Amino acid sequence: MPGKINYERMLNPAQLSAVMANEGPLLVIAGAGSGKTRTLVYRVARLVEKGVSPQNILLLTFTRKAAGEMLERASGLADERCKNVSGGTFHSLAHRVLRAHADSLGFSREFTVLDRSDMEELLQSLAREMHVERKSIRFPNRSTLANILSKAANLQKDVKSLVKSEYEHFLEYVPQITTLAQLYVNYKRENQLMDYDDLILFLRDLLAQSEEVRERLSRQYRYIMVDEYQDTNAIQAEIVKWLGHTHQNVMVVGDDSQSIYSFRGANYKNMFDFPRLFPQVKIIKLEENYRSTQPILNFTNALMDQALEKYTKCLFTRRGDGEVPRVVDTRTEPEQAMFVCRFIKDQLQQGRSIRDFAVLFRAAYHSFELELELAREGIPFVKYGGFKFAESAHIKDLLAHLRVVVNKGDTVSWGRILRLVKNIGQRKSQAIIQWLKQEKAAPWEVAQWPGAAKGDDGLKRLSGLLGVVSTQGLAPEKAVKAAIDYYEPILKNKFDDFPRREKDLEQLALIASRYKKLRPFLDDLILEPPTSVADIDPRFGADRLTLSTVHSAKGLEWPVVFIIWAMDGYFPSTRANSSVHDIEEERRLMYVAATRAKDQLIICYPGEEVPRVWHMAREGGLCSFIRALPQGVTVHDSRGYVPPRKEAGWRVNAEAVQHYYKNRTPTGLRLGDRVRHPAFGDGVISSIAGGEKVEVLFRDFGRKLLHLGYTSLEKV
DNA sequence: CATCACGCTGTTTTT
DNA sequence: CAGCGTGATG
Repeated sequence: MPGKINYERMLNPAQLSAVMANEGPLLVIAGAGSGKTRTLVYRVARLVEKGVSPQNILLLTFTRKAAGEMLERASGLADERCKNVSGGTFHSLAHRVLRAHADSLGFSREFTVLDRSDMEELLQSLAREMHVERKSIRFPNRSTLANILSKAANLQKDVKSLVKSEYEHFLEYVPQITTLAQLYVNYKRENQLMDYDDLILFLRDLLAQSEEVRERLSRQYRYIMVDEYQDTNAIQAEIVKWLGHTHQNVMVVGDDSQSIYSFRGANYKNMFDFPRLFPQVKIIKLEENYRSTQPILNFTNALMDQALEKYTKCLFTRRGDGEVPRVVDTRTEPEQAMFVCRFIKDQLQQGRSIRDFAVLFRAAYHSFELELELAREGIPFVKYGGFKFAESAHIKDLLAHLRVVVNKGDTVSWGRILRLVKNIGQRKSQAIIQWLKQEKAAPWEVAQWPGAAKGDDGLKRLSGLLGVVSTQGLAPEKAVKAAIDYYEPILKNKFDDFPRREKDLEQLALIASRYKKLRPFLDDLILEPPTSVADIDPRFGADRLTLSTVHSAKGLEWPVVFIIWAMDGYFPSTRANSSVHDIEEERRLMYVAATRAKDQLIICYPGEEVPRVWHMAREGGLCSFIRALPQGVTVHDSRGYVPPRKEAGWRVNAEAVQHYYKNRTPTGLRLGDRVRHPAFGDGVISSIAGGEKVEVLFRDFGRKLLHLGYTSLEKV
């Protein structure tokens, strides 16, 4: 039985006042590593200790993982009941509320949640129906369309003004995009679909218009805490306002210099608007850093000194001396990968644990080269961020079969599974969907579609599966397994790397086994997707190096942090479509990354690397703030860690791309060359495209398109 | 009509 | 690396 907590001993005065001030609004401005989580944890513990029922506490965080960890810690301090605190993301809260109240917005409670790729797919098919005429440039592709509509929704702007301010090069398509946006909204309403943005928007609308819902939530959540408040947008702020409007017991915690979500409408200025929403607010600043050594803080302080918008915080620590951060120009990307590997191996030999390290980067693909090198060197790693398990094509394919059973109006999933049936493409799938709707047919009756060709049993097989899945009481695990049986032959036909994908399907069955019902399983995969294999299979967590995007590394810390800063960063305004020539945000990104380090910080960048596609980046923003070296770092080259370079041109760079453009690769491979690949074995080069892609006909694996991976091809 | 091969293009980050 | 459009093929 945990004893009474000694708050005075465990917290500094600022933290203590945040923990003890339990009635009324509270804004905590907390620098990196200043014990923000600690403060939240102690506050939860204290509320529970004081007798507040855990169900009356709401903890909004950015990821479910963060919420879970906090509640776990709070339970350790006070008691087990802390685990019953409601925690989660804005989206999961919205989802929970809307499942209960969507009808008062004219929606069915059985609505389906669209994830990002569903949204894009829908937009694309609507755009196709519009037959947009091609003008001087191409119509934006589906992911750009989704970006535009999503950001317009989050900023509550109309399409026109958003495109004007951030996508100027698409100005000529404004009428078409506006029409598309309207079609999209209508379609979602007709088919009971909501995307991520709708969840937030509708929750806001619901709170704004329904006194009853407002009262109910306000009564249920008597104490509200919001983490990472600098990453919320205006709509989310409004939600917070409504949730707290009767009792005012709202505590928000954030750090303006860690705001890195402007792409979804977040603005750190929201933090300073908080006092306007809650005039009686008490403001507390946490400036003492408990994480990093002073040399690391000297660097991060100097970094933020360059910022145009000056902030008031300045972090200090009592962790006096330590190693000065290093900045290393590794010249090229492969050398960078070698440098990181050798450096880590070196330190492992000196007795450090592999778990002490993390490598951080801006975009998921920036670590590809490193991943190859790690694999060659036999260093195990887990990667967070970027590519999502639940969004890979084979997982989406499989889940779509279950989704149509849960919501037979989910036309996006219908289209997906129908097109997987042999001899059914765009045209027929749409016809079948029409027919299903008209006849009000049950999912498994799809085989009765009159247009089916005789002797073609594809639809029959599909309807067989849907019948099985629809069986009352079928557990998610069994449903997934039935779907795997059905889908396996399709998988083998569709993908040439099916062994890997087959394993993913097994993982999916493993996840499914944790659920009793189909719908929560499917909803969770969209709203709380596993972020890496480590989440699915606990064996993966231990004794591995962490690779992570900066965004996914928020709130975490490691003794040794590498930052690999690619040269294709934000470029200056010379380019019309540069929607984010926001060096300021890139600087904050670097700040977030650097403040993850406890003892040692190593920043590397491939100084000679010319960006492959965006040739202008080099002179631009990119490493301008690395180049204008802030005080308090030492500059190295990678000597001692990287073997002498191979001959010039062994690796793609801009000149090489131009020079070798069509007929051979920069590694000197030509059409018809016999090659050996470490994983796929022997093969022959069957085509070379764009100077960057190589197609190989492998003896054992058939045709494969290799991109980055082709540098590991060996001529034989 | 569906499917395949080919060449071209491209900011990214998450719920 | 993946998606898209295109033109040829089944």
